[in-house]
Amino acid sequence: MTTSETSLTRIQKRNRATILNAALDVFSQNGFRGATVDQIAKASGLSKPNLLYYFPSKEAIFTALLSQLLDSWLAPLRDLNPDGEPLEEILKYAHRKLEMSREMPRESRLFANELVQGAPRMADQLSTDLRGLVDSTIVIFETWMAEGKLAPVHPRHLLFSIWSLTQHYADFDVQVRTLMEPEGPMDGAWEFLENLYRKMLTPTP
Amino acid sequence: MTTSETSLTRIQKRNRATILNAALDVFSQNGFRGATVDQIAKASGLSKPNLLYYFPSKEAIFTALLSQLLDSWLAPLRDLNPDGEPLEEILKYAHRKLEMSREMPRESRLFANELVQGAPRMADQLSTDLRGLVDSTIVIFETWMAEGKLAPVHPRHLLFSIWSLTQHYADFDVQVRTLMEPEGPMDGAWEFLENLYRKMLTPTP
DNA sequence: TAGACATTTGACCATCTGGTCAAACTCACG
DNA sequence: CGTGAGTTTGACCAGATGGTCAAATGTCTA
Repeated sequence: MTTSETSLTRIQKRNRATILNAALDVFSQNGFRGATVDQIAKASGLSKPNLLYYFPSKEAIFTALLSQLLDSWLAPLRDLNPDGEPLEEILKYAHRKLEMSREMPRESRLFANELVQGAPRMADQLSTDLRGLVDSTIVIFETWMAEGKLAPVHPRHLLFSIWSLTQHYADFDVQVRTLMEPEGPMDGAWEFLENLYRKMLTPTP
Repeated sequence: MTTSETSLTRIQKRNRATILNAALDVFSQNGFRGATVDQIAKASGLSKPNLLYYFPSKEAIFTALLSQLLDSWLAPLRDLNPDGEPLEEILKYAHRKLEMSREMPRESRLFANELVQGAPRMADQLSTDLRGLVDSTIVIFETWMAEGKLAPVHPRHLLFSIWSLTQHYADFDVQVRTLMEPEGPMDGAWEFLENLYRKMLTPTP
């Protein structure tokens, strides 16, 4: 976050929030380059100069969004409990990620857009914040496997698999929707994933 | 394809191919909106007006690319053999998709870009070509499961899982690369996937 | 090799887009 | 209610971008 939440007027708080919400709509649907300041202004009900009174540039809006959202995006991973029952912890994590695809598809697509294009505005956060969090998660996975509480698999690919299998439903929503009809796009998705991870990760004594 | 391959001069063939290849570079890295005609022109070594002599518009280049590539992109799915050994057929398919992520990452990202943004230029092909192909694949899966040769799982989600688990390595390459270092991004990926699908799909008698 | 046709290009245009600025308006508060 | 700070806006600008066009150049074949 760039500006400290305190020392903002009532109107500033309201408008900054409105703008970021509108920007999430627009950026997640069009990517950074595809979005225009006018679109964001219209979506937030402000004039363009007014919008630029709250954020110095389009890029500033975008990076403010990214860093604001990355935290909440990674929260479920931080909540992984090293002392919990391994398989259940992983299932809980996967389940939460799947729910996030259902309830925060804009956030998912925002990151997807950015990553597909090589993360030109996020490379830093990837190699510091994310990398650190992932590394400590991997340690947990490896401990669980070493203790025989989880079938041994490549821990990093395990993490990738959870991300890809869950975010797929948000990022490729059009495709999923088209191919699932007349079923709802996520009908049966959780049953599928739970079964998958139980079979893959239940240790064989 | 819009223009029939025949009745094109030598130069037309060469230049159209050059342009499409350059366009694949540029579009897959920047998305439709993020790519400029100048970039594509420079990347193909042609002047902008010359480029527009071969394709009437930026959009025409893009859609030509899409329809040209969709076929080869879906080829592995068409090659699924209903009379083969079910689990091996699926593993073969997943393996081929994973190889495509390694060797055709530009194509993968081109489609990813388009899909994340709601497939505004591909919705038709999704609901006709793709939907048809997928529906017939589902029938094969269901037959295999009914015959007890494959553990019963939701067949559409099974297909999604193969797509997401394999294309993830191309689409989110930056992230995967960052998090796999110092290992190569796809080291161990196939072992992981093979184990996953064997455990999930081997029927339990 | 001349003429017909294909290819290439420099100059140009209209529109879009991110961003600026001075002036006008609103609001909180002494 | 007056004043200074905070907020909003219409008008504007420079550069980028998709696309056009007439003229120049190259290629092929009768």
